[in-house]
Amino acid sequence: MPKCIQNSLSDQVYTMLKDQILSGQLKGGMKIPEESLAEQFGVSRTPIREAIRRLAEYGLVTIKPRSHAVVSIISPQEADDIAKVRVSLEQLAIDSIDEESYAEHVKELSRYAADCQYAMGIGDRATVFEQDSLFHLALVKASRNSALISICERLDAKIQQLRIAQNLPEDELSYYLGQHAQMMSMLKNGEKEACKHMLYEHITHDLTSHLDKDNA
Amino acid sequence: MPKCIQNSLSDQVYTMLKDQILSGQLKGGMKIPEESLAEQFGVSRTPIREAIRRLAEYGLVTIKPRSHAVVSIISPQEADDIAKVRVSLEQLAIDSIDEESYAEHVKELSRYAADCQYAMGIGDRATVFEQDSLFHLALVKASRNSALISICERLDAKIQQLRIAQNLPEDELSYYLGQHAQMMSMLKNGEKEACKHMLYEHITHDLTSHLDKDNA
DNA sequence: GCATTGTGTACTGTATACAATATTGATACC
DNA sequence: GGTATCAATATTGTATACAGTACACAATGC
Repeated sequence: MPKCIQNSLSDQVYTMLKDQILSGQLKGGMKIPEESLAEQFGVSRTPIREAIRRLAEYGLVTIKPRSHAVVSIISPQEADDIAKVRVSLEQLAIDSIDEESYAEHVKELSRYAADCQYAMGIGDRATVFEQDSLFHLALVKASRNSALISICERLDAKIQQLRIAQNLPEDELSYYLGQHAQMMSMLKNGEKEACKHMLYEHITHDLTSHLDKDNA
Repeated sequence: MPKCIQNSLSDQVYTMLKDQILSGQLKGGMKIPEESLAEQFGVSRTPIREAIRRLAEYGLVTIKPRSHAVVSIISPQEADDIAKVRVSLEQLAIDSIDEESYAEHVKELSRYAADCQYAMGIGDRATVFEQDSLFHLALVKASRNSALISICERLDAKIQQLRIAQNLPEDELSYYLGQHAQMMSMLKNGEKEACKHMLYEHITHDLTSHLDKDNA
């Protein structure tokens, strides 16, 4: 059972549903009727509705008005689109980081990168993806741009869903993780432009293509 | 009374509340208790709650758990942050536009720009802001990047709220509107980089500073 | 066989009721 | 006079009930 920091039932249900979607337990296209979820969680339909609606704002579920909600399906086109946006946003983050604090941030990033590598070593993909998300979010947070951070956190949910659906081959994922170290070293040396270009390769390679027809 | 395309009460209330906030009728910091809104709109609290929660996802209202919701206040720092993100996203849009369709898109853009100028002429600021939003959204839509479009539409709500709060002096607003024509001409001539740079000036100048202490 | 209509079911959308918590104002105390 | 305490009130959070709509599937006609 996942951790639930907040105490309203709405929040708890939201967190649990999100986890179920991002872990692949609830797959793209699956119906999620309010009543059966209410039974499953042992609460009334009200907090379920609020959770579903919040998930819909994040694009994780799609609500068909007066009918039912389903877990969203990500098209290959959408994956490409998200990759392009992510490159822009994270490049902005790199540009925004105060040069004096490069070392400090690299230190934090390296922790996440190490956790990624470790999880990769023991074949724990879920943790790889989780720590990779934290790596990228840490990069974004280093910008101290609140609007940027909030957009990237929102986008991250969609990216995690995409990750689960695409099922990247092991060798590619491994190659991809190696780029973390390269980017960090560039950042530490103040090679901002090189780092931004590597980020472009990194994200484009990771998120584009490799997507099943219907996220099943 | 604003137009309400969708038919659920939730959607109608959402649209009306959003309009009231973006028109400045509901100012930053004002409490919005569910029950009084329910009376005002003649519906139960349920659709009101859903509308408020949606507005919270867009950052237009802030929910204090178990207490009340208030119309969000935008800090000058937040305005700067939003401006930076907007520049990145719209520059990506420009980069994504298919070069063969420049002329076609410029044609659409010029309509919005003209409406802006006309509204400015008769001193109708609300319409100026509305049409300016449509101008920028049209630019974004020309990219055909669905993720980009959805993020920019979301951000637009916040930008409109910012516009109302900042109360830009007339001469600056006028100067700002003039840049639309310049950008369009650059785009038509395929001067992408120049256009992107002008966009940077345009947005930075428009959204930064000029903000009252507490959006009152 | 295929399209079309009708009926029943499942599910959502909204209203209402109640429980739980934050806020406000008054009162007592230092 | 200022601060702390407590009760009354206002407001949210959740459960439940009911109305209305969409969908699936059977029945009918061609």
